[in-house]
Amino acid sequence: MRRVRNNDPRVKRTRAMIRQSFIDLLAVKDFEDITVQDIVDRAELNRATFYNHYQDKYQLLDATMADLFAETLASWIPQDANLRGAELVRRLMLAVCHWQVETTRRLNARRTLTQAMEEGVKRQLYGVIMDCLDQAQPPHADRRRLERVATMISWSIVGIVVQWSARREETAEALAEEALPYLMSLIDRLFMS
Amino acid sequence: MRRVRNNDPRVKRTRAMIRQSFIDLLAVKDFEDITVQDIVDRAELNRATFYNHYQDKYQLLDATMADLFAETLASWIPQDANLRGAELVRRLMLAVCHWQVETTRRLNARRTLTQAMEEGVKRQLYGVIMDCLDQAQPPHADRRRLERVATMISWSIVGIVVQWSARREETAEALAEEALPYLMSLIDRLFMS
DNA sequence: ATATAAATGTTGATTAGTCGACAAGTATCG
DNA sequence: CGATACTTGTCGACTAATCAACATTTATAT
Repeated sequence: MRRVRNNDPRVKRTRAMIRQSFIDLLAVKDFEDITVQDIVDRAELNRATFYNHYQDKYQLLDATMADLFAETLASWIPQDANLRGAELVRRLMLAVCHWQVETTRRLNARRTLTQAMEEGVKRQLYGVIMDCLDQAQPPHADRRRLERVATMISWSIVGIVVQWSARREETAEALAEEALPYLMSLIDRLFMS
Repeated sequence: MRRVRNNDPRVKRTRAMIRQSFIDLLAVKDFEDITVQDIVDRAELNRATFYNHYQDKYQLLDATMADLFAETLASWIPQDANLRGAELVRRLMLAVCHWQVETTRRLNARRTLTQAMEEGVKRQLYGVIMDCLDQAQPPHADRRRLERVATMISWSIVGIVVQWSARREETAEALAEEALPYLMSLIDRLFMS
C-alpha cells in the first residue's frame, strides 16, 4: 500500500479497472473464491499494482461497495432535484433498501460482510443529510446539534434497513412510510429548539 | 517519440486508448479539425504521452488505418479457412474495396490522405500473399520471383480499388470478377516456369 | 493590424506501473 | 505423511506516464 496521489489519472484508471474486474468476477463466482490473481489477470494489471491501492480483497470489497452505493444514491437522489425534508429522507431509505437487496444478492451473502460495507453507506448518508441541514440553517442550532441529528438519522436508516433485509416481510416503501415520521421528528425538534 | 517496449501492458493500453479516442472523434468531426489536444483530452492522457508514441496526428492516422484494415482483413480472410489461390485473391480485393469505402466515408475524404494509408494496406496484402505462396512452394521458383509476384498482386489490387472507388460504377464483386483472371495469370506463370 | 487565445513539439523532474524474485502460508493429491 | 502447486504479501530495479514549463507556430477575434 504505497501512498499515491488520488488525482493522478493513472491512479483513477487503475482503480477503475480493478473495481470493474472485481465486479465482473462477483457476477460469476463467490467472493471467497476470487483471488487477487484473478482480479489482476482480468484487469491486465500487475499484481504488485493491486497492492499499491488495496491491502487485500476485503478492503477492495469495502471500497467497491461504497462506490456502488454512491451510484445507487445518485440515481435515487438527483442533484438537480434539490430534495429536502421528508421526501429526501424517504428516498434515502429506499436507496439503502434497494442497495442492500442488490448487494446481498450479488455476494451470495454467505458471510456477514456487512459491517465494513455499512461504514461507507453511513458516511455517505451522513454527508447528504448534513448538506441538506446546512442549507436549511435552522435557528438557534449550533454545528454540534446538526451533526448529532445527521448521525442519528443516518445510523437509524442503516439499522432499520439491515434489520428489514434479514426477513423482508414488508415492502421497502412500507418500511419507509413506517419509519419516516420518527426520523422527521428528529429534524422537527432541531428546528423547534 | 521515446523508444518504448511494444509489449509493455501500459504501452498497449495507452495506444489502444489513443486510437479509440481518435476513432471516436473521427465519427464526429473531420480529421483536419481534430487536434492532438482533443485526442488526449478524450482519452484522459497527458499530451506528452501522445508524443511518446506518435510523431503527430498524421502518423496516428496511418497506424490507425492500418489497424482498421487488419480488422477488415481478418473478417474477410479467417485464419482457419486457410484460403488459397483464386478464392483468396478475390477475397483480398473485396476486403480492400470494403475498407476503402468505409474509410473514405469516415474521413469525409476532403484530401487525398490515401497515400500514407495505402502503405499499410499494401504491406499487409503483401504479407498474406507471401504466406500463401510460401506454403504452395512452386517448382523452380526462387525467393525473388515469389516476392515480385506478391508485390505485383498487392500493388495491383490497391491500384484498381483506388481507381474504382473514385467513381464506383460497378459493384465490388464485379470488379473482383473482372480483375481476378489477370491477377491469377501472374500466379499461373509462377507455377509454369 | 494587433492582441488574444490555442495548439504544437520538447524538456527534465517526479510518480505510478511493471517485472522478477523471495519467503511464507495453504490447499490438493497420491 | 510428503510432494506439488498455488496464493499471498513484499521488495528493489526498471520503464512509462504525468506534470509544469518553455519557445514556436497557428487561429480567432476585436
